[in-house]
Amino acid sequence: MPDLMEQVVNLCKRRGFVFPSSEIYGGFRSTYDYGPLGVLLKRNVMDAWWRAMVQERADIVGLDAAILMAPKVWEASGHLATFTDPLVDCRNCKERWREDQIGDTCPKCGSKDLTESRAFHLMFKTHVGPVEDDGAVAYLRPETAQGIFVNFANVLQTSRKKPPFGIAQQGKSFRNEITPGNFIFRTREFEQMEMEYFVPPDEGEKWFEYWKAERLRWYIDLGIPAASLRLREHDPEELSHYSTGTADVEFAYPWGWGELEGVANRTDYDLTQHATFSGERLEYFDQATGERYVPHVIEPAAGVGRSTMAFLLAAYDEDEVNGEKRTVLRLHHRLAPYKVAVLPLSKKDTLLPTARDVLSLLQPQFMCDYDETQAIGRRYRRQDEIGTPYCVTIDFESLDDKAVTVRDRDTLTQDRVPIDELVDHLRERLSA
RNA sequence: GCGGACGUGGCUCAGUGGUAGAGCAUCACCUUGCCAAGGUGAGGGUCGCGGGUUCGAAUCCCGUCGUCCGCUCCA
Repeated sequence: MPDLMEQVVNLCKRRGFVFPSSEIYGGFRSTYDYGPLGVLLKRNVMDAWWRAMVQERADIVGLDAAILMAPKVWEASGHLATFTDPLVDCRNCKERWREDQIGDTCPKCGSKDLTESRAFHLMFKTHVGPVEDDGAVAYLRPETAQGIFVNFANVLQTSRKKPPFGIAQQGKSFRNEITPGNFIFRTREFEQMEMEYFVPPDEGEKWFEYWKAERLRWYIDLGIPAASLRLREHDPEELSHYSTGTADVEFAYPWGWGELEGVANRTDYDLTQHATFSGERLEYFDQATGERYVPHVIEPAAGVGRSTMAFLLAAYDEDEVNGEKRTVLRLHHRLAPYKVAVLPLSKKDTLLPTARDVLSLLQPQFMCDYDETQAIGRRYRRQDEIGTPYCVTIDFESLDDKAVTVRDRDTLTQDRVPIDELVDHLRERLSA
């Protein structure tokens, strides 16, 4: 197969999955827009995550916090310090310091073997209100997680959950990445799916192991081959400022292994910081044992764009049917933008009313496409290319036998199905 | 951020100083009627953007934006 990345990027543009942003103005670096098919795919990815995280579990609840937050949040979280200052790393003890505070000597070990100072401005800064003074500075959140931590007490009280329990959230985050690139893999505006799982302090390791396995399995369940996935533990020196242990779920992208999501042991760092900075008590009181504690946190944090791209790359396939090349997106049924395409065999007037009736029958149940142009084989190809699992064809016999042909994207089999059994038939096959 | 390459219709590309082409794609009609690329016709580009040189620029020069590759960096 020629360059897979090129093929997929090309397909994204050609069929309306992903467009470069602001394209008529020459584009804007690191930003992409999701087209008619892309928005369906992306939502399906997010819905599948929400389903696994929230719907199918009793121990996790959802949240949708604001992107703009009190600036104090970022002081407490440590992002302001580590994301915006001139930093130097000590090559000897691996500690990171603000250059303007320490001069040329590492306070911890006394070494002068420091890296060059680098200015980090990874948070987007903006101003709230019409006057641009320091008092009105705000930041676009660089992760959705802090919205969860600051709502810990609210959710604990209103949901009546007790550890171990989790809060899940999806939404946009913003980072002034030094080097964005690889299509939608690393962008400055990106969508996250994060869940903070609050556990008793002595159960951190146990749940860390649990979530690593759980998250890896999620990608496999949605059709990514296990051989294209791996878990990679971070080395101590590459850990984030909040983490004592992190493992990445990585995917074999065409350019090499790349992170899909990180599972991090954030310990009690965030809740403790917010408790200190806000003066609020962010603890859990266990009635059974009479113990009061600050829960530890295990965080699986996934990127929507990069996982959407991984699903596309893993699904892309080319094969031959009767000597002709066929491009197929073998997307998991749950992820496919359209579940069903309704195709009258002929555009001859007699078939169209029935075809539209069938479409109306299916639309409330499934995301459907409809196409009455050109040869039927050509229309199958078009649906294959965007991953539609089933094509429903209305032919001249349909008028007599009140049945249609259901064509399967992967097996290429065709089944005759009575129209009044069609919804159940498709529902069953799509959930299989 | 540094070095290199590139930027012509939706896609792939040709055109290298004289006022834009092809194939595929799209749309209409015909044909076909269960696995695409038969027929006829149509729409679509001030050649990324801005400036300069020139009688004249897609073609030369400068700037800028964007893309790709390498280095660096990075959830």
